[in-house]
Amino acid sequence: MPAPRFLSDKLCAVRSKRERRKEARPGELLDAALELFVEKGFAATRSEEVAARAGVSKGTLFLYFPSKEELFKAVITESLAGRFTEWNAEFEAFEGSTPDMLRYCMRNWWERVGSTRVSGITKLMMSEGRNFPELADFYQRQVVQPGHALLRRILRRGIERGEFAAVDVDHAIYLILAPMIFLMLWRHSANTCVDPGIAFDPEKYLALQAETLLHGLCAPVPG
Amino acid sequence: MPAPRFLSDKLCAVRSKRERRKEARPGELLDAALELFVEKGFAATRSEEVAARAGVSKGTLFLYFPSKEELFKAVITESLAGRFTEWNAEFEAFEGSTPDMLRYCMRNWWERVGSTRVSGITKLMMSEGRNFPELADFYQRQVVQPGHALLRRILRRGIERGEFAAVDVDHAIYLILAPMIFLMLWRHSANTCVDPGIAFDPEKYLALQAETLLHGLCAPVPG
DNA sequence: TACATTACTAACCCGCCAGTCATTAATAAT
DNA sequence: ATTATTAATGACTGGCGGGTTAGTAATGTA
Repeated sequence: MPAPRFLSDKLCAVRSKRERRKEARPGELLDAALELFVEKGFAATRSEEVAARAGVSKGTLFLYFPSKEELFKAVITESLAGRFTEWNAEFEAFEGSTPDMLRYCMRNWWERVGSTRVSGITKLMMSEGRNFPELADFYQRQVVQPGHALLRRILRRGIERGEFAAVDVDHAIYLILAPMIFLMLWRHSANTCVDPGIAFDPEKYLALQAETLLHGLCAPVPG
Repeated sequence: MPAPRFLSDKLCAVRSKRERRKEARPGELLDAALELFVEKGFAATRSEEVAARAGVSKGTLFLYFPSKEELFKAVITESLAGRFTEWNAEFEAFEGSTPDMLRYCMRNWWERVGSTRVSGITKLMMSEGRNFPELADFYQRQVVQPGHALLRRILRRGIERGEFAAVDVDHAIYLILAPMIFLMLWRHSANTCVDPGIAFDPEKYLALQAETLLHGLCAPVPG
């Protein structure tokens, strides 16, 4: 057997096996949980595996989180729900035109959520929400509603400032969401919606959709 | 105990408990399986429940299908894979313009697949494909590839006849697919992508997307 | 050094479910 | 009517995984 290698801090042999690190555990467990839930889904992820990836035993996991569902809620809060105050503040502070705001919003969504692991949570909720009604409710309240509210405010700002036509706001938010949802599926769904080995540029796709959308929003709507 | 009620043929007390109906079983099992898989997902559906809904015991299910995975493959074959010969023939027989063909294709997809239970299978594969690689492969070969091939032929027909600009065909099929995929999620994903209580007309949405798409396809592409 | 506290672990419990098999009874054959 | 065939059953098994807990060892205190 080769001598122990120091590949990373986490694997460093200097750390004893039963080290006590009360403060660091929750964060490490949440990281591991996010990674595994996104990779395999909620039901298919074993809590023991989450614990192992965080470098603790299963018992320790249930010491910090009372159940698998509560663990997942904590992941949602940390990676999505808890960030809306910041995003809302950005909305308030934005000074440019509303079309620019929408472009900024979509591009930033891609950078901070869409292209990261976090987008896997949304895909996961769409996949498994029906089997876990309590989680679905939580997600609906903590993520869907604030998200939709933010989009609604952007659209209303555009209409109030005369930049957008007076579209049905509640309906129009899905024109913004649809391409985002497609991108999340494309990233997290094996090859069941996109043939492997075909080039696909998500940022170009998103930019194209944004311009098409703005073209439609800025033009007056018939009827 | 009240006297037995004759609520439906299936529950009719005239049918003895262990009736032997070798020919009818596979079809009834496939129907029940489609319904439950779409409702709860592949992993979360218990084979005993499928059997019960088909009016037989679990043992009987495994008499006709060697495993849960094979049962699901049979569902895929019956409800999607086996229908491509018919759809391809329709493509060959179509006489009108290619824009009309694309409209026809999208409207028919909605009527025959999108708005039916069958669309749940696609959503299911996007959700759980990663956890069942063999199923994902099967679906990829039997459904995704033929489906993409059909779309590719439509686009090429349009380009050859001078109706569409010479777009990158392999890329453009996702412009057609994205709204379809969004609609399938909208139908089969609880309320995790759409706020409940907001009107949303799928056919109008699809028609709008089709016209937008055709507008883009027919116009020459810059660069 | 002795003792108290508590973060952590490993082994355990229990319910669930895919798949099996010996048995039973509906039908066909003679 | 008797026997043979086989569709159908339901009790059973074995493995898996969420959650528990008795015990261990790291740390703090004196």
